[in-house]
Amino acid sequence: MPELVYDHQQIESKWQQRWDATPSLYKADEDSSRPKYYVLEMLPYPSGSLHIGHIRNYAIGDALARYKWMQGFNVLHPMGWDAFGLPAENAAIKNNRHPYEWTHANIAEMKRQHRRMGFSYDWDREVTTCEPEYYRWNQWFFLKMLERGLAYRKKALVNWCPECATVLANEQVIDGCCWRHETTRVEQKALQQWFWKTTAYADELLRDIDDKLEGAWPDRVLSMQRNWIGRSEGTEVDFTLDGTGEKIRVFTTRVDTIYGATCVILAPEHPIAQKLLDEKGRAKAKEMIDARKHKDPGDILKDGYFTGGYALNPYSGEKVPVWIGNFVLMDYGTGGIMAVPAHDERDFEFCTTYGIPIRPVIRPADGVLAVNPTAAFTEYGVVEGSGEFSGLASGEARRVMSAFAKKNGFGEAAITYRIKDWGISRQRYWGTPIPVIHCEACGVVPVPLSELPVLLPVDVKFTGQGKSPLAEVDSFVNATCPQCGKPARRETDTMDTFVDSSWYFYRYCDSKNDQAPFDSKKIAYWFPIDQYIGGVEHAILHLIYSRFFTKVMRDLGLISNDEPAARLFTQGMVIREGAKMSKSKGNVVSADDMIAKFGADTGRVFELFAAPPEKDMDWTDAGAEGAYRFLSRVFRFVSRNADRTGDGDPVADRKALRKLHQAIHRVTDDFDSRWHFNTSIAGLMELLNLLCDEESKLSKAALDQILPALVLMLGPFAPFAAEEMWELLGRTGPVFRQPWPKYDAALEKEDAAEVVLQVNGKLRGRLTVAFGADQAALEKAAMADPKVQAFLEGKQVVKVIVVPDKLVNIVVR
RNA sequence: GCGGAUGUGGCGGAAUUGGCAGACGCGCUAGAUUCAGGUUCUAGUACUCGCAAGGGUGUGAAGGUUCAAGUCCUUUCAUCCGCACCA
Repeated sequence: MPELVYDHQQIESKWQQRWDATPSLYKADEDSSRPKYYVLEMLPYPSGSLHIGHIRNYAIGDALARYKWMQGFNVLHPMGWDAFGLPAENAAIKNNRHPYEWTHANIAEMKRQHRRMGFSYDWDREVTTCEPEYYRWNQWFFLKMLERGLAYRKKALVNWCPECATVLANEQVIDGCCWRHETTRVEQKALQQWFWKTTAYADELLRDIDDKLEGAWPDRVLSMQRNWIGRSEGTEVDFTLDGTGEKIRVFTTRVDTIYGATCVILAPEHPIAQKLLDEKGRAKAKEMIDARKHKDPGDILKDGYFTGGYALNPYSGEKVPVWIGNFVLMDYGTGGIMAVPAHDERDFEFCTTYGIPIRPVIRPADGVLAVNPTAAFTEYGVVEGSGEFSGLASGEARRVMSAFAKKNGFGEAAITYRIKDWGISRQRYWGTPIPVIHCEACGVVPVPLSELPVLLPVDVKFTGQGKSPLAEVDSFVNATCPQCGKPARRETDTMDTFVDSSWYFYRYCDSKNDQAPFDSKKIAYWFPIDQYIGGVEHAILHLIYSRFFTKVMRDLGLISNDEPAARLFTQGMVIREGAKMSKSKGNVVSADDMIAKFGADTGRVFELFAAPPEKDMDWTDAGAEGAYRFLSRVFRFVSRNADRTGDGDPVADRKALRKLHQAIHRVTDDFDSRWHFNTSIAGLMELLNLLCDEESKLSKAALDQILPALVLMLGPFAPFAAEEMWELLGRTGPVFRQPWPKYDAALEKEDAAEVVLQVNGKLRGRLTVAFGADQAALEKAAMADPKVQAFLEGKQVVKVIVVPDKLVNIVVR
């Protein structure tokens, strides 16, 4: 056969058309007896077109899915949309189109781009999280949570993004700014909001990081989650307000230092502080609160104000002043602390500023009790000057003193978490309506299950600001109370779109179900997700929410897995010209441009070849050209040798087959363990280089083994080219349905061992010997080597180390 | 400050178990093909001394363990990411 030119456009459009004609090509099957493999990539909001930064995520997942298919797994690789909201909504408003319509147009466009990239999705399982059925089940979950006390409504200080004109969850505030608007400072507002009790699962969420996820999820993500949950063990203690007898509860992790407490400091918002403060004090408190809203946290200096009140230490009976301090947070612990300047750095700084006494009560285990005028002693030691507790070690004292507080009714051991309940209310159009009705007589009444789903009204005016657009739609707001039948008002808050993404991957297993969110039997088969792949930016948003949701669904009896994903992989970003791709930097390479210029296969191969997948990679056009050259060389080699006949040189055959089996070994290992596809592809390049070198000397028999295996190994990385070459070889059937080639340990082994000769650890020569050569013989041969001899001259041999088949090191003096 | 990483040629990276540092690719140099450019092919390419043969140095830095260290240990520096007045 004459050599063919690698025409990527012609090849890719030909196979895309064929695959489009058979949409069920990649269908997964719940009844299969084969082992299952559920691989899923996190998908971006369908708000614009794909660029090559997104593509890398899918290229990794798709290579894995194709490999698993070829290894005989029953693979579920669904295609869908995890969630969408703001971008689609904003774009829809800007383009004056209904968000449904807008989003579906985007989905169609992005689906087309995914098809052009040749991704192997199970297209039938598409889930669109704004479809009525999806709303139904979101609302169904909400009502279940309400029943169980996991959903509640309260007036709370919440994060408010003025740009979005909506509330944000704590997880969605990044560096004091909105996760969508990186330069817009988040404000605090007091509003009636719906919450889900993530704190009820705080302990399990933390425990399962160690028990179930350690080693299977990236350390980075786990440590971010641990940090976020922020468990700390300590003691809550009631100080008594002098005069009124009111209790001021404080939380401390160092109750052993309580005899050193020289004042109590409350958050400026604290109700008791507000009561105690005079007018000037309240103005001061307001100033502190405002500063926290508007300034960068790093710029705020310690600030305090004496409330005029005093409180009694329940252990010592000592009367200490009550202050407010801007570094005490109302929403962590109890909103108040005891200040022990001798043993806490922040308290030290505060108390030295305001001339509050410093009294040490902990001495180092091997030292003496002393006042240090320059710093706090924050380590553990021995308790002193603390009445009956003096002499105890810090750790012991914490236990004994907590128990003492409990016995005497003024406190107890307590665990505090940094994580807060998930505020799910959003004052925007785009999201699942919260299914409750507010009735003047009956209060908050859930919408009956039979009336679900509550759908978004269609006739909405999008002003893009102010309160929820739903509140302006009378036909939506006016409702009838399900309990008393009187006119009532429908809830106009919608759910955070992260609710959608918390369980979309369950819905994929049963996307057409209209009786339940999903069939539990199907979940039992597919779950947990074997491999979840996505960007690290979801480490504490999506990945905590979906873990929480999984645990709730388990406790509702719907599923039996404790965690959504057995393994998580976070891929690196695609960098171009030293920066993350973004429209504002103008360094974006769109998927369509890449496909047109280099082809999808080249793009995929280069994105996998340029760096290991967990690392950031640099996109350069020159690098992509290298990948194109490689594919083009393979293609030409296969085409001109597809129907070669005749004998060859057995030595060349042997060399080529050895390289082939080494390559199979390497690629297989990379898929099974490290996912270092860059070295897999390097292995295939080495194989091709050797084949080109030996081309004229290869026999038909050898090529018959090598060419199909080479094409099959390219399948996961460059599916279009592989399919075309498979056809050139006269084979039929999709490449990803062929069995993955197996390597032969005997064939991949070198004929002889190359033994490295060293003198004092430095390379001085090499020897080629048969495998398993006798150690003494090796030593003798090494000594006899002329190059080695030159370095032995005039020296005394002290020692000889022989590593069989590998190395001889002669130590001389 | 706390937590997590990373540091290897001009560049991206390789070296999976302590055993030949720099695989593979980009770039660059020279040559062949070509009217020319591009493509393709061949050879070379860590630094350094040397005409060469050959030698010396080299994985952020400094120590250490070892016959042998990019890999293990100690200290340290730099960069990136996350959290941050969390009591």
